[in-house]
Amino acid sequence: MSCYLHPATDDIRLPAVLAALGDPVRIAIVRALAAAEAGLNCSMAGPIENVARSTLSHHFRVLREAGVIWMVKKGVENINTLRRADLDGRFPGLLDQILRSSCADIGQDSASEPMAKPVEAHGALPSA
Amino acid sequence: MSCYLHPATDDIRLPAVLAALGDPVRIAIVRALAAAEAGLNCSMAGPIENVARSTLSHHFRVLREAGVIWMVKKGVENINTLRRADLDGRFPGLLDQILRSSCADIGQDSASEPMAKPVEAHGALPSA
DNA sequence: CCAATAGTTCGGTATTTTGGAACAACGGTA
DNA sequence: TACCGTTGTTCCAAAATACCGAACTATTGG
Repeated sequence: MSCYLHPATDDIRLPAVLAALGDPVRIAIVRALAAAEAGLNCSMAGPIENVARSTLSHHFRVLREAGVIWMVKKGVENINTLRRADLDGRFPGLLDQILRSSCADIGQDSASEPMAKPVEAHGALPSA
Repeated sequence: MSCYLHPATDDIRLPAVLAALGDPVRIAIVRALAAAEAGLNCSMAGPIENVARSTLSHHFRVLREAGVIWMVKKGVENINTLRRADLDGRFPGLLDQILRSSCADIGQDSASEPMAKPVEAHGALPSA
């Protein structure tokens, strides 16, 4: 049976999930999977950006080992699906919330920019 | 004016926020700040774990540069506050959702464990 | 059997994390 | 003023990660 290693549902950890989603390429993958009706292979789910195949492979592994996606080998390709139910069981509402938030963050390249328009601390506390 | 560099509200990026919170030490800091009535200095907000001061300083910088916390120098210490309103303005509901989720993840060391009880892909798709 | 396709693994380089040691800044005390 | 204890940063080097190209494996189609 074509098998990759996945954490059991109870072993999905929040920091791992957030770290997995805290990368522009990986959250793009998750968005693509969330928008897809069925599972997607790595080439379809992976962004078109200038990302090497080996790097993409690495990103999928991070998502898989964090418990975010389920990966099944099917013929020559891998079918990836979001572990929606598992994530919801563990952290109800989290995935949907992050997907919603990611809609408010598209467009801005969000990637390697150091810090666009930095701001200094004004004497008083911020927007509290 | 004692000033650190903070991103402007509009420059807060989701991947940066998730990556910042995707670390056991850093989310512990954020939880402490969320639970506190007022701002906390680094020693109070930082976990008691075996984390060197220099490392803690690094973690606070990551949180600050991701736009998660506001840091103001006050006398000999730094006062840290959550940028609740800014985060909510940018990603409504996200912070609260993550804080809720983090409650479901305490206890489990969540840290460096490789993968506790791994599971193999069963022929059919998972909990879909 | 041969070629094409989909991904993984390997090797080296670049970036990030981590902690110890040294340093700077402030508050309190005399 | 000088001196100390506290708080936190910066500097440096080691460990761990991320990234890409090249080589490799596995499967499908002709």
